[in-house]
Amino acid sequence: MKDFHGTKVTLEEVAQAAGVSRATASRVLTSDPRVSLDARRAVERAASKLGYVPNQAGRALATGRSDAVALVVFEPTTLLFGDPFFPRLIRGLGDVLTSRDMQLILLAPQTASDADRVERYVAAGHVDGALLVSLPSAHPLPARLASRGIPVVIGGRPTEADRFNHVDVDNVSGSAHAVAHLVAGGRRTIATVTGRKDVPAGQDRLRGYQEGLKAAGLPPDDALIEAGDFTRDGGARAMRFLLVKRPQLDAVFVASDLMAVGVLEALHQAGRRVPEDVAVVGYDDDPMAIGLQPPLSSVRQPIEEMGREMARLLLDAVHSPDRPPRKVLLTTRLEVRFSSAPVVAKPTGEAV
Amino acid sequence: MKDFHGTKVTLEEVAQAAGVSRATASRVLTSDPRVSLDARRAVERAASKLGYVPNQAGRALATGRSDAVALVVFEPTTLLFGDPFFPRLIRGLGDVLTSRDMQLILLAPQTASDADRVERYVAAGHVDGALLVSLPSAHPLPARLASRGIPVVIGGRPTEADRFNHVDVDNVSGSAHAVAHLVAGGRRTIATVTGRKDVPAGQDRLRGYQEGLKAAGLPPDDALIEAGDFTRDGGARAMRFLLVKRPQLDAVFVASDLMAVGVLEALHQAGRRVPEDVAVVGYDDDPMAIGLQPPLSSVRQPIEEMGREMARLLLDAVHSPDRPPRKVLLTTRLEVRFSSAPVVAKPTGEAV
DNA sequence: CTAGAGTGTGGAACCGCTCCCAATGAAGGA
DNA sequence: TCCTTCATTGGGAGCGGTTCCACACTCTAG
Repeated sequence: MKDFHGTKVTLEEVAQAAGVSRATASRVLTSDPRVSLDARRAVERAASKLGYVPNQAGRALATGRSDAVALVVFEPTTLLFGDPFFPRLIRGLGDVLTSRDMQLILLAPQTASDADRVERYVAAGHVDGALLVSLPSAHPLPARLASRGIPVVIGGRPTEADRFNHVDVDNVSGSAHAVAHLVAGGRRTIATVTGRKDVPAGQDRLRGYQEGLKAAGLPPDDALIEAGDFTRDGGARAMRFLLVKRPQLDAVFVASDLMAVGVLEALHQAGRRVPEDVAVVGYDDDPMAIGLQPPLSSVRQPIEEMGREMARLLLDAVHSPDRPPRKVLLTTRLEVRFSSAPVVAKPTGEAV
Repeated sequence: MKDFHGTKVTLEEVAQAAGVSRATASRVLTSDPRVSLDARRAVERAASKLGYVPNQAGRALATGRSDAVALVVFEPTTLLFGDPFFPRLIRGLGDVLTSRDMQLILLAPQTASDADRVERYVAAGHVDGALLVSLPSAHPLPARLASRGIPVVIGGRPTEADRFNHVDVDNVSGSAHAVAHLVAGGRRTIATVTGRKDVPAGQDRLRGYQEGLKAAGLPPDDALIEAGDFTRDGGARAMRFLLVKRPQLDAVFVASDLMAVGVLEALHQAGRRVPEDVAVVGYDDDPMAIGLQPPLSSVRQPIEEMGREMARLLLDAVHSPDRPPRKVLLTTRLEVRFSSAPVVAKPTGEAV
């Protein structure tokens, strides 16, 4: 229908076509109220007829803003695309960002030089601020960005918790609750497959597990702790180790649902029934958790809410740069399903 | 160590610190050879001391380029992050793009208004060109972008194949080969779980299946065709339908590995042994195909290569906009594993 | 010794947009 | 009727780079 014949049309041309000055045309397009109805209509008509789209570079140069924020994910690409955490997070971010007409730009630095590139990218003004997730402990990036005056919000618990805006899920209490639930179901030898130890969420979930045991008066046992890496295969591998080290275990708390899939497979292969022999609780409440065999109990994190909160915090920081850093802590909820059903007293009377 | 005290440093300041003009400083930073060694060194020192990063908006405005390209994925976010296709594609794109210092920007329009937003985003000069994948048939976006003179490369087969640069995998012959392989293994009642019918890849794989049957002289049977949607659950559902409609089937060609996972589950639940009772061939050769029970035969697409080729085509188009559209067709390879092992003549002599 | 050909360099003109500021004219009040 | 006030407008100065162009200078060759 319309053909813009490949030429970039500028504000000047729109103004000319509408018979007004460039300044007035600009006002119309930035929704400045001080424009007469006539002028407004003329400009709008001209703009749509010419297929005008404001040039980003020009606008950014004049305003000093880019109307975009970066989501910087420190994960190998394969994990990024495997982990259901990210679509949920992005949905939450999107809720807030699109309502303010802001673009989300995804950056996934894989190497140290990539991380430098991210710093330059952000410092070059491509974006107005950065959202950082899966940040390894003590990574220099947040401080670097902050020293350049770039607003930053961290998802998860940063190393220096008070220096930066951050939104975290209460991983410790979420995990402790999961353990308490297993204890309440009659389990006594509770193992855990942890996440990566270099990620705060992994550390916190382990701590919650330990606190849960302690609260229940159960003895700690390092052989019941096996490190996973947030992958399905890693979960299966960890479970196999646990079964070798502590064959008598009767429950496992797994630090992510993806790993829990591997755990269930490993248990199945080892001939253990879930939940009769071993109860399993996962973490994340991935949609697939319901579809697993048996349906997986899981700690539900408010990830969409986390995204929304991160976006809000960042937009606030962009808007008023001198506000001191804020911290938001979100609570989890345990979704109880069949994989952690309580032990039943056996008919034969062989009590536990 | 270094603290840039939150102020943006400009080229002017670098030039001043180095005792040269802005022009000379700019030459150094754009690797223009016509600069004396002294000046070059002075500018480089000043730049690194001040932590200078060129402002993107200023540069883009002056050069008319942004040194970034968009990857536009027409998929629901959940699929985008579930499908292992994308990390591989992105790796391939990255190979070429990072070597030319170009940024990749991921856009995943979910709605029609998102698609309009993508058009504006690209037209605003955020990027120098666009890579389009999973494009629904007859989507107006490529033509819209082309009419604005924006270089475009399509991954997969576009509706009007000759108007646009595109890189495609030969889905038809790949699928036909898979069927030929099943026939060679002694299978005679070969069903298929298709992909989404509105995606060219889905259409082509179905066509390849049909051609494969025809080439083998097997009769077509619509009841052996069941639509999936490229998800695991969709695959399981489709398989269940097929088992009801044609219980005697002895092979299934599945248009993606993710669906094949569901297919294997459904077969297992129905008590069919793979490959003894039913042979299965998937598509994509997802890394997990090897780990499945049994290891899954699969048509391997050269996805990384597709990404590289797409990036090359786009960069060429950015560089020389008047070149006529080109087409690249990549070939597949069948990875034969245990899930499609041939039927063996039974010891009892009950020949086929 | 001088014209001609290179080198490096700085001044200044853009790139497209926003926004300050001054100017205009109409409306309202004294 | 004249002066303020207010709404609307256009001129023009940037924003931070790149690059054209002219200039100064050095170095050869005639």
